[in-house]
Amino acid sequence: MGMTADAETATRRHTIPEPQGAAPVAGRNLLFLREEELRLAQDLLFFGYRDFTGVADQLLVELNMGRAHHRVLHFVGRRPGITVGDLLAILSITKQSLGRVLQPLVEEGYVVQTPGASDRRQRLLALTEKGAALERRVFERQRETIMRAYREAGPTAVEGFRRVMRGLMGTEARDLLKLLEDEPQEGGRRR
Amino acid sequence: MGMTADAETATRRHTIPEPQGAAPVAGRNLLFLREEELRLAQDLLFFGYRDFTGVADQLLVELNMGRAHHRVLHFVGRRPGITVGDLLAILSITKQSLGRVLQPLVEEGYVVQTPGASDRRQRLLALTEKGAALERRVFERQRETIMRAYREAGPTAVEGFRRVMRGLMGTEARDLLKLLEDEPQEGGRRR
DNA sequence: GCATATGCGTCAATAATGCTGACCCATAAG
DNA sequence: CTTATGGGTCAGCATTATTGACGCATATGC
Repeated sequence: MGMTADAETATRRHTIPEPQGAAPVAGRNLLFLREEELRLAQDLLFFGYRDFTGVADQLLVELNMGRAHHRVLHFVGRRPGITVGDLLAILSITKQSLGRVLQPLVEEGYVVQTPGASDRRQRLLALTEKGAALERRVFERQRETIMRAYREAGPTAVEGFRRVMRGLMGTEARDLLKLLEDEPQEGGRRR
Repeated sequence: MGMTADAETATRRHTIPEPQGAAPVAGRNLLFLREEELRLAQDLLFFGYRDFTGVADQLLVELNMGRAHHRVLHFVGRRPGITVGDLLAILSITKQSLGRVLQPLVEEGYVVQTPGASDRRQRLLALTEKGAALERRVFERQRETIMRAYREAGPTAVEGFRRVMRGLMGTEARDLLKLLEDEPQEGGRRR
């Protein structure tokens, strides 16, 4: 479909080295950029993400919660003291959508809100012990999935996985990710 | 939370080799299996998948379609002649959920159904030219995202990415993925 | 100190995607 | 001829997301 005969041929064999015209890129060849390889990436992301989230979802429905609740627990646990606004930026959803899951989590004692010290309009979010325990239960499930995948693939593959996943993100997400990685616990960073 | 002081310390430094008790696993160390690394994987998958699908969603809403429509177009395009049952297995949704997106796609001429040759109860699915054109438009968007990520990361990283993503899948998904990879085009394989 | 901006909460209405349970039709297979 | 299977469809419901509009408390600039 709109491909030349040559491109069609290249799509079939995996072993033929085929340097892409003029491209002064480091390393071997660029076969991994062919259409078939890119479509495979779509499949991998679909099945991988589906099964990765699936194991957690199973447990969550038993607790009458959805994936959205877990995301809140995860990111609040990751950055205790996070503001509502920052959480919204991370989740990329609207205030209303967040409210619907956050409110029950607060009411049922999984999350606490405390007024910001410097800006008392803010509601800094943190997990209660109950919330942390729940988050951990869900995490244990995904942990096994990830550990199996990481262990089977090996350290080099894991590093590659990280690089590619980072590359799939927009610049915004990369910055947010940095915030999550830095400053392990103490909450309160400002843009 | 529930970690020993030693574990806490290990969570901080990246460079301390820490052989995991008795584990005769090949290769360096197992640092990449620490809790912090696994939580990072959660973040990577969340942001990566979000942005990967996001670029396509943008275009899809303009066409009054959702992600579910795209998934159907993608997998039907990947395996022309696929049966409804096989598609259901791939998507892991119910017949009713599929019907809601498949029906409009057929009515609006994106997908055609033809009775199976050997079993006339089956409705073999395939894209029309219109459907293939649409699928391609959406693909072009994701293609750029993936290509950028792959190119920046390099061939070794890409291979690692694939290994890890495969590892995240359950055995069922891995088998389905094999079906998609083998037999490039000719539809009609049986279990 | 007052006007305005910001952080957060909330109401109402709507859409997309998924689910279960129950049936139906056409065709395959014993 | 009976039963199983592939597929379609109806009704009802849950979750997660959206937009638009408003209200309240607190910061901030002049």
